[in-house]
Amino acid sequence: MARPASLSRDRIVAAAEQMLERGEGLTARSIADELGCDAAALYRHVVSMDELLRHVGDSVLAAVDTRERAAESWQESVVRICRSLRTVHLRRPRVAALVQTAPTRMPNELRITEALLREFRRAGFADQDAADAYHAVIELTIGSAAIDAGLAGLGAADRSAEYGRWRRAYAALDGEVHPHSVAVAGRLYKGSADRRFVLALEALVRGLAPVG
Amino acid sequence: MARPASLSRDRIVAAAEQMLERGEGLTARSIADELGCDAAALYRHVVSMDELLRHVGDSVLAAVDTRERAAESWQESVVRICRSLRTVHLRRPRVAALVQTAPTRMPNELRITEALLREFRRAGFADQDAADAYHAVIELTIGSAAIDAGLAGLGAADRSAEYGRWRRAYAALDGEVHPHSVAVAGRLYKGSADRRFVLALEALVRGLAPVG
DNA sequence: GGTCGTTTGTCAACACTGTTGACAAACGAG
DNA sequence: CTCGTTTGTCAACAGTGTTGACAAACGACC
Repeated sequence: MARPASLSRDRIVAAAEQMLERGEGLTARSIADELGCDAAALYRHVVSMDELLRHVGDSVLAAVDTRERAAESWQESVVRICRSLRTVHLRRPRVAALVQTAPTRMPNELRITEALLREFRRAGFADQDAADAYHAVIELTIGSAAIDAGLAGLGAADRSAEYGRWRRAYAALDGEVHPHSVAVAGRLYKGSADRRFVLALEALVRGLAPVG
Repeated sequence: MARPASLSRDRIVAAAEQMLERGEGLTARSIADELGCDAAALYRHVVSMDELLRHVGDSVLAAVDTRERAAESWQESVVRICRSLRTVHLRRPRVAALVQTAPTRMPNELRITEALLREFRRAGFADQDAADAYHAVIELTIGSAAIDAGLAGLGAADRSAEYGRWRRAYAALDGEVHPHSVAVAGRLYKGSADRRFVLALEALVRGLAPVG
């Protein structure tokens, strides 16, 4: 018994997600502009910007495929899921800060947690070991995403140019003070960030083997 | 041949560091208040807030001890250095976002990079493997710090209370949909964040062994 | 010693965040 | 048709970082 709403939380979240996909920054006013309304109108459907971003974040996580694959080993499954998780994380630099902080316990995040725990238990990890393994891979995944998010705005060319700049900076150090850095400089930040992440994750998974 | 400065970049950085130690937030105006001057005055000695925070960050990194220890294995050294790095990272939640993004290549950061590369090469890693191992442990360390930074403001009691809340939330899930999460719920976020980090880092280091 | 010129700090403002209270328009219920 | 609730708008507030105009302070120079 009132004026019908032209906005809704879902519409707001959908608009924000589209903007995220286009690489635009998410602010209360920019989202409102996108929707053709005032920024204050958002607060009729969302309690705060944080809550809105949490919903957007979880919405993005929908793209992570967690279905069981019989053909995969548990190691392969963990790597695949975390790799996918990292990729979608990079699409939301603004949202990442929130999801990093604490578990949102929203549907898609819960689904991913469930899938990772499933793989570890399938591998034969005891309960505490499975929980610790889960934390370990999540921390690495979040860390890799956080570091890479700094270059999120750049294209592939600019990105590798930036890596090259860093490499040269290390190579130009004083060899007396930083001999190892100079020696290895040419190998730092080599290849894609995804490649480095997969190498790290594979090493971690190797070290996590349930039999000890 | 001009008016002598009562401020300097070092004085500003030192003041900011003290505020960080006291757990206060770092903003241009709060730092200026601490120094008894106007916020705009800072910009006579610092090009931007980001640059200032980078200096503060590196200043905090001075606490990380990277001296070689003959009695330690390379694994122990890597764990010790990264653990220390993570600890100081947690003292600067505001600064962390910057240091995560890209290597600042400031003195203390370079010193830590050199020490980690030294350990990997001492262990017999080939150059590319040492570089990749370095990236791996850094990503995990940053990730753990980023996640933990969300609770940086809380004391030990509040922190474990928060962990308990999360555990109970997982335990209360629908067992049909999230059987593994429910089963392991009591083991999630168990113990200190430092304990979980050390477990993860040890597993990673185990998986990184140079002989493959 | 007085003037000049450079440097330094202050003041006020700008653009940009998230957020809220007052108000009016729009609509369903009676 | 009126009443009342809901919804969106407007203007504002308290915060960010940052900048341009100004005046005060001091060293250099004649």
